[in-house]
Amino acid sequence: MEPLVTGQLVVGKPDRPATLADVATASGVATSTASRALSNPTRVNVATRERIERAARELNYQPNSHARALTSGKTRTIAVLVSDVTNPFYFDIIRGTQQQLKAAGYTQLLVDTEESDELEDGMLHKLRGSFDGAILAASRLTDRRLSTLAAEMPLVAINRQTKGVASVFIDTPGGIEQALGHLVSLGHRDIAYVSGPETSWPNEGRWRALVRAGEHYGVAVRRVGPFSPKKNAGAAAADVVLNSGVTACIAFNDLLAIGMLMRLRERGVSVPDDLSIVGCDDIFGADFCNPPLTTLTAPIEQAGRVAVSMLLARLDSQTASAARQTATLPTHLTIRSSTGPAPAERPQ
Amino acid sequence: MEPLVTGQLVVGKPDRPATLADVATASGVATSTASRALSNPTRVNVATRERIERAARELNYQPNSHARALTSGKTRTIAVLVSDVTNPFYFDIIRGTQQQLKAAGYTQLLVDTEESDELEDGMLHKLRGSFDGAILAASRLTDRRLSTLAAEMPLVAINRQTKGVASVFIDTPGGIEQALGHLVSLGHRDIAYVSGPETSWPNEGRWRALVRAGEHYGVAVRRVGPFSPKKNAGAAAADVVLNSGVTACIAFNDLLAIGMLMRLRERGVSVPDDLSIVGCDDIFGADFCNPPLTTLTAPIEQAGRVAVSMLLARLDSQTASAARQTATLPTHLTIRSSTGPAPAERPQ
DNA sequence: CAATTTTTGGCAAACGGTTGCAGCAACCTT
DNA sequence: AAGGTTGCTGCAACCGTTTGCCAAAAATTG
Repeated sequence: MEPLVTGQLVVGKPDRPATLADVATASGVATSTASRALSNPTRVNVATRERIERAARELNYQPNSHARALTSGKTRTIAVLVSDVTNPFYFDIIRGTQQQLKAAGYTQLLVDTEESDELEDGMLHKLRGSFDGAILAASRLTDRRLSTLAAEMPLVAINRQTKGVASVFIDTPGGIEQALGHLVSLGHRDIAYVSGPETSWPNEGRWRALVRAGEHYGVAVRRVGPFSPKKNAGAAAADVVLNSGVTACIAFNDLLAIGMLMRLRERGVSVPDDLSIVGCDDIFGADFCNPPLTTLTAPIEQAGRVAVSMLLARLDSQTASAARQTATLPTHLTIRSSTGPAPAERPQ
Repeated sequence: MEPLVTGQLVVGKPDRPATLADVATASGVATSTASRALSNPTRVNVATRERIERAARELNYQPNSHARALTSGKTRTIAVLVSDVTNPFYFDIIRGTQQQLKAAGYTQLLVDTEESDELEDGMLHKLRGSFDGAILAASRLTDRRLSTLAAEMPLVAINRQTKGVASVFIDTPGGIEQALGHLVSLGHRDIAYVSGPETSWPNEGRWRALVRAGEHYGVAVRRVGPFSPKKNAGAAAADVVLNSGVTACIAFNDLLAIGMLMRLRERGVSVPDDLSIVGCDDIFGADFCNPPLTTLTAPIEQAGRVAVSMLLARLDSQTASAARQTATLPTHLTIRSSTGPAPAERPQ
């Protein structure tokens, strides 16, 4: 009895947060019982459990996640690595992961790898133990390194297909043919691909898909770049594309495309009258830029959600075996105003 | 000697990550010495220290952050709470915090409070112990609650001034006068404030500043709304503003302003010929929307960085006393193309 | 009603570090 | 050369949980 009363006597602010031991003494049981009552409810008598739960509530008990992690090895935290927090594309990913993680009662550790494979690798190791698994949005790691890491810890990669590592793939390449078809139907015959960074996995995929589609439609495609996937790299890209004499281009991503739009406006080039532009991703802003961008809409946020689901599924031993290794998310072409009929043959 | 050799004999993959004990035996010292060598270098002989450091390196030792947190109470993690991960404004905050935290070797815990004070409060408590301090970007808490919390844990609030809680304040109200002056100089005499959510602290500040500025310039200001600070609330806002007969408006934030822009274009209303619009914040997209938005540019990213610096300063007992309680960041008006001369008096 | 099984709850040992205290050299004093 | 410092290292307790193992109590069985 006495301990229970003690617990209630401490009416002054309990400055130090209540521990499991406090809950235990307050309800007159051992800490082991209290622990079980709260986390493994079936292992303890319903009456005692209720008593303990009440005490916990009254003391405003919050389990110490570090102590818990130390013994159980589970942190209920997921690391999300993005290569550049600056890029709106990742915001959508983060939104998706955040949503899904919160719903599952997990916590999100956000890490910016600054497009550096070393930093990515380093962080993953330094933080190992701080998270149960990681989501790699746009990994810069080599296939080899990625496989090794995937063997060491639960990973899900986004937009990166490597043997042995779970991934969710946004099928932009699959949409490229549709995009090219759109341009061809508008009369374009000479089309450029505005390349993103060469270390970017999706960049290569998009280019290859475009080459294939070009063969299919029998039109010429060429590649310019590489450019950094940022808005301000769009100026250089615009100039190069303009100089190349093509009538239309597909940009690695919307950021680049929007940058081009701004530069072209500055130079007095009309989009789409003089040049048609197709972006990729459909990020925030693609709908209200000037002109609104025709783009390959990607379910970015959904990709984040799916990645979390896959990761969580494989963390749970119950569902681990059934967990999917790969998910492919389709894209679709969203036609807005940055594409139009090819300009009439210009007189020599 | 034997332990040392043992350490080297384990050539096969050390599946289990090396612990401090491993490092200690490998270098023939007690764990306490190893601990000191790695974290409190001066407390141990330089020769032993080097031996230990080498062993740690060879074993690829990574301190377990949870074990460390358990005794030291320090987690080297900062929680960043935003009210809506969906809002580009917070992206910039997150960028700033991320940068600064990484530079200081801290880890960022990202939490979305979904504009709910309860969730905010709840998360802060649930995660207490998982972080050393928190940054509240746009807290929805009452002053009372916020003060209480600030007494319980190190906090820095962004855009929220409450007695007893450290804060970094983006002085948008201070820029409002400049914005109004700009509109007045263009001939506008009847101006609306497009209100954001009433629970938003900055929203009230902006409105009050506008009222004051209105008196100063002797022009009529009125308030419409409240509207949700989202792009798609802009349609409703645009209609209301249009209906109110004003010639110019200042919107709570750029998101709302951009939404209005889209709606007005749809309705065939010309900006700025028929209506001038000023936004607040200068978020991603404000420069390339159509027309580009005149807005009160806020150093959002910097706000994130400063908030981190302030928080870190007060975590360090060395600098805690000298740490600033408040920082004010100035804003400035960026004139683009959404503002222009007031339309000539329309014939009745 | 004794013997056996099932519940229920406690003891104590982890988990991987940090840190106060104490021991022990080796160095200075005088 | 004895006593006093100082510098370095080890011992062991502790942080707050979880969990394997065991014992007491209760329920079941023959």
